[in-house]
Amino acid sequence: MRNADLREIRALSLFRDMDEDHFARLMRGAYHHSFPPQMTLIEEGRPADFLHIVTDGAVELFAGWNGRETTMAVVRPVSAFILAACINDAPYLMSARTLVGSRIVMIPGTDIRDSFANDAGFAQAIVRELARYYRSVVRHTKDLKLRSSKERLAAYLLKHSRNVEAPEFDLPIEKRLLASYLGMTPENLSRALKGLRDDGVTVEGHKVRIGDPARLTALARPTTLIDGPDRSGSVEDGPSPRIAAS
Amino acid sequence: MRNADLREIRALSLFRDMDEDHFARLMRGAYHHSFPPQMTLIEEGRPADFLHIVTDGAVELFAGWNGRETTMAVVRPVSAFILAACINDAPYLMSARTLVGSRIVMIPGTDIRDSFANDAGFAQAIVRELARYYRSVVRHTKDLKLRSSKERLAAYLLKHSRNVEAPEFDLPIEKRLLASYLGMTPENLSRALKGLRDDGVTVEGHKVRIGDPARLTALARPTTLIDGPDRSGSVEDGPSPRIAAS
DNA sequence: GGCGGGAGTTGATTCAGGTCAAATAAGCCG
DNA sequence: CGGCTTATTTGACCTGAATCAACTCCCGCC
Repeated sequence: MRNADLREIRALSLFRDMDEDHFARLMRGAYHHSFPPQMTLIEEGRPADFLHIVTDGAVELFAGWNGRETTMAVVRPVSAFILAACINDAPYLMSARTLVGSRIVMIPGTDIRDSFANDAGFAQAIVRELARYYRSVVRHTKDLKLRSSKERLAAYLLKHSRNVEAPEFDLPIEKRLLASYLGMTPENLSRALKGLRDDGVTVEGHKVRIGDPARLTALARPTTLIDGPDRSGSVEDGPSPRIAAS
Repeated sequence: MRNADLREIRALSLFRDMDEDHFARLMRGAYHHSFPPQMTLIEEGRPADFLHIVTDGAVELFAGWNGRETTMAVVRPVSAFILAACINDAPYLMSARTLVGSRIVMIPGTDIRDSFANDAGFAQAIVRELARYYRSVVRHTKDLKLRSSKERLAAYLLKHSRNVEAPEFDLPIEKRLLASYLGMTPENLSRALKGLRDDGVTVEGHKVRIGDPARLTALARPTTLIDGPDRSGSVEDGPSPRIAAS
């Protein structure tokens, strides 16, 4: 594994407080692979053999049932995913596929479980990480249960705008993916975007401009109890953690 | 605190592996109170001062936004709730209220955080607990995003039937609560229940009989990746953990 | 530059599920 | 037991969102 990669991974909150030896051992057992776009990395229901970390690219977490499919999250570098299944040595609840060409670190679950049993710093980091994930899913669920699709969309746009710190931005993901994440059909997303014109939102291709933030805010009524600030697990938002971590 | 209570709490997976001294110290700082029905214990948005454990009764976790409200889970004895907020020293994402008269142990968050920093066994138990919570919310979200309300209801009935190990049972919670948990209105739940008559389900008051499990299964298509087997965080199901833990 | 294919849009229509209002049914308490 | 309050059901109606189908656009590729 490249040293730069190692440094990046080491800088992750998950590994930052880990004992140096343990970290080195963990990395020795790890693989670092490149994958083409649209490559399935994980199938839900399979045993959780590896903890995965995206170091480059983007990964979609999704779930299916009875022929239907829904996007649960998009994971950007540098972050880990499916930690919970791995810790519990339980089957994955979500599938994962690359959205674009991506590099992924894979650490054997047994190694993770060993380290977490022997390294208090690591155990604590995992706790904090899991707590963040948990809260992030709770927020997503609240979003789904409490807001209409138009409100969810408005809240999403505001959040992204806040994260990139600009009233005008490119949508970071395909619209059909965003639709799936927000729990609606692509058709409905298209209409919802048009519906937001009355609230000062202009859309051209993937360019979005929030012309009247106050107005959109009145519609979305954002709150940290649903919309953040933690970012993990949510669909795509702003300055890569890489920047924060380096 | 009564010794019987202490023993019950100690038997929780969260505290089982904890150092004896640490546990004793934790319990010394804890309060054990009785609360009347419909008493709000926690308001979302407030700082997470205490870890709560229900030792008797039942507690609803719910969330609100913009005048709407939704049930996220019902917690039965003996289990802890809002662990994640507590660990992160972050605001509660959910409110909590007693459904019936309940006894609640409250442990100061600072004590929890101390113990978790100093007791490896405790830290590991927390990890496992959080991972379970996380997976449980992910399942709930998948349920919401992938199934129709009728399918969710069917799956819920099957799951509960499996948990109580009987084709006939009493609904463990009020229907309006169940409706809210399942993400529908009480009116719609009522109609959905009637709609399941075609699938062999008979309802009288809170008595439910699954006449044709095969048929209901064909509709609900239950899967462990959505419906269990872990129970934590879900709405009400079957033999109290107290039995398992004693 | 022309072609092929997927993404996105649009329109027409359907349907699940929500809303509103009123009628019952169940509890609960004095 | 009777009276009240709150849950549940029912009916009528409405609406948000899904579906189906056609069409356009964009983009990569030959």
